[in-house]
Amino acid sequence: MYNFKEVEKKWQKYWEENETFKAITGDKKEKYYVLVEFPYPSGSGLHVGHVRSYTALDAVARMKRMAGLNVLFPMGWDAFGAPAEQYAIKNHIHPKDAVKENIKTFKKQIQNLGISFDWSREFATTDPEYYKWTQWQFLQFYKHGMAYKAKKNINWCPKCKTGLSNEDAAGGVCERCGSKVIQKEKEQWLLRMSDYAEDLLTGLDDTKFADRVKLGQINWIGKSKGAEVDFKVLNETLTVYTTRPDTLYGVTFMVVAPEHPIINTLKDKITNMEEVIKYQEYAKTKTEFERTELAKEKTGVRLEGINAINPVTNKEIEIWISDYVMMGYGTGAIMAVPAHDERDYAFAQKFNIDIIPVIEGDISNNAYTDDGKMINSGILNGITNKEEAIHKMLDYLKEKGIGREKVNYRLQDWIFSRQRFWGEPIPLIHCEKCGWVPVPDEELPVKLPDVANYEPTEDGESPLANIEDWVNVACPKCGGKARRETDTMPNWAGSSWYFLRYMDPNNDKEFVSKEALNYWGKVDWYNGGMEHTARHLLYARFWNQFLYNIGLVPNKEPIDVRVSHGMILGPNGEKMSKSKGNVINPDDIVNEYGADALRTYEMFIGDYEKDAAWSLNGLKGCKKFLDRIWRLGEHLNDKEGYTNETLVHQTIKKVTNDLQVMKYNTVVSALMILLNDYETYDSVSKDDLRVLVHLLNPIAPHITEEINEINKLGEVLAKSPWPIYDENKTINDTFEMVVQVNGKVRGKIDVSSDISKEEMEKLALESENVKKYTEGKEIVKVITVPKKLVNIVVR
RNA sequence: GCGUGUGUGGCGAAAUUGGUAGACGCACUAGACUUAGGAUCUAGCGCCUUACGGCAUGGGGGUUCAAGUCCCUUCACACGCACCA
Repeated sequence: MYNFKEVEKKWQKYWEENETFKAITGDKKEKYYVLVEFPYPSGSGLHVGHVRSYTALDAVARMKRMAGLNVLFPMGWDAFGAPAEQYAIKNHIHPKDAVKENIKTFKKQIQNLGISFDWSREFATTDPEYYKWTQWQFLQFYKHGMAYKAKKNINWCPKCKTGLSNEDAAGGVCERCGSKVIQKEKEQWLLRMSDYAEDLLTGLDDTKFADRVKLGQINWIGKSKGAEVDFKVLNETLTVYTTRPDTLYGVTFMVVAPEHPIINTLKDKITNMEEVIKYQEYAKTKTEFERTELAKEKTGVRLEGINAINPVTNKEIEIWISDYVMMGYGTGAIMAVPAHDERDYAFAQKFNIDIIPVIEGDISNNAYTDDGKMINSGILNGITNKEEAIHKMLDYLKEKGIGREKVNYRLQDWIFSRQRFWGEPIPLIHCEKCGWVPVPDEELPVKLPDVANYEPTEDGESPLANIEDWVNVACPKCGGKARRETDTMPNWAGSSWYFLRYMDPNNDKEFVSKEALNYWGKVDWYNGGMEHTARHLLYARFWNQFLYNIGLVPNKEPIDVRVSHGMILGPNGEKMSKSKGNVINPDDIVNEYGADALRTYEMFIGDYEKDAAWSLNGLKGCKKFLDRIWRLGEHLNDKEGYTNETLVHQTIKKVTNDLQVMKYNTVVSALMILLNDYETYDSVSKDDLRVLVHLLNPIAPHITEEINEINKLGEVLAKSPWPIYDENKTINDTFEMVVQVNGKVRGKIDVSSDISKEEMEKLALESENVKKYTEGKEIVKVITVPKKLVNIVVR
């Protein structure tokens, strides 16, 4: 028996020393760029879920290389972010040291799996040589007017005095100390991503993303077509956004967001300002959680002393403020149609406001939202078609100059500031005279200082704000007194362009050379988790589209195919977590069963895109399969050619095709079928064994290389060509013809593959068992499917 | 609530255009070899039935010579978004 530990070490060393998987920029071979999301090197080490996607894409990369392509398959580290910072605060070390340790562990673990990454291109987003270019690109955004500062609400823990992500504020409670989270307004940098909403939508047509991925993007962008309608409020105009201008006659009140500027504009006319301000305060202390989860009960305050005019009925209607209207979407104001909108209905019910139906239907339970005949609607009365009613109303509004068609997107500008230490410093300097001034290119990167304290300040500024000799600088423009921006970039920044940097990772003159960009082009195949298909992918596409628009990259869309893998769940079918105690450590498996067994099992576990529960018995089965292949080398004969040529060609075909459509589980099963066949002979030829180890090599690279070597089958597999099948040789000489009577199987007959239709029918009708069912019956018709079956229909 | 996806043996799962449902693996059962075996090999293994045969792809209905696959309807679960006007 073989020693898998020695074998795996041996080949990992061989690959490293020979730079077997090094991608050459500019090589004459056709390029192929395979990318798997780089991990966040957390302290808990590699997860068996990583093993699944890395192995899957490794199999593709190895196969494509053998098929003669120049494959770029890189790996790096997404290492900025809160967990590393928290860890550093707790243990009083610098986050960069914590990150260094974790990367070392991760890298060792990945190398122990034999993944064919080109390690010469490795980098971390936290390397100053890398984040120099992240900062440089941020400045491109800034210089093109795509970055701006604005006040935004953030989740705020009053006790920890720190901003929290939505995840850390889940349930409306600070994850660290458990106190209630409130909303706090802070100046933040934003990128104008909403300008790109339409391009991000239409750009999807130039990609081959999986449908579910495209849908995730489309939903996140959230395009809706509707209209803006102007309402008069005294001398002011209050504009609303609506998708249903056809219901304008049913508008009985308006609602504006608590932060809506009209409140301030008309504060002298509003007679109950005290109450209004109280409500504004109340809305501010409400957390995201309360605004959504506990949203059943409507709250609000009427703006007393002012009314709006319904522009089609000319009737005076009330204006309310309520937090069910959000400032961030549309115009921050709505026209309320309580008869045909559930939220408006609930609000009108609670505050006793008129409800006027304009579409025929029963509104007695909540609100009637289906289609129907227009009533109480002046010019629209009698129309039964929604589209027609909307068009007619729009024409009317346009003619009067009080409304217009309007497209809205849910996608908002990207809040790009974090009040954190462990992120790329935003490379801007605020000068008392000159305002915001970019750090000159030659002074990049703006490095993070080496200090020992990472606690945020009392008022929630980044820990960097406390470091006086870092913050205080001379203005690059006038030389006067100035201060650095102390906010850092979000974790998403570094991961928005890392796939470009892999093309040219050591370039200190440019973020990537033109030559490398033109040679490697798009990522051909990008794999990642389902949780990243909305935001990360959108940020990366936005970033790249911007670079394209300013002429820095050759493709508007950076990624051709995007797929996402299912999770590996614990043996109990639940998500793996320390608290549940169902975590499987890949190191333990590699030590006890070997990397090849782990890889083969994770490919065999089931549909790649679906979640799958871990099973130790399943793993053992795969280990057994590998052991059997090893033993096959002890039963070699001197013959040439394939013992079962048809099956070999069928298997080459299946493995080649299935590997490229991510059907890894059937790749493994096809190879098991081939092995089962081999084992029915006393011995097999070298050709037989050679083709099997070639086909299995992408999934189990170590053992196959070793078998190849010790049985002297040929050159190193990684450098030898992928097997080619002959379609003609995949066809069996005979097939099992199924004979059915009225659709039920009544017999099976082995026949030659070139049998004629007539002969098939004749054989079927003569078969003894069939006669039992056809005797005394009238044969209505006979259906013959070549190479498959004959179905006799009797009455 | 909206969107998407998934329901097939004891378990993980297979199944071109509708054409033998359950490939392959696990578990299990019996046997062989063995001092022993969590090793290996042989055979069996959807459910009901002694058998002939019948019934089976979440439930109900339909189209068809033929449905896991197509159509209608209904239920359950998972994930994503969520007061988006």
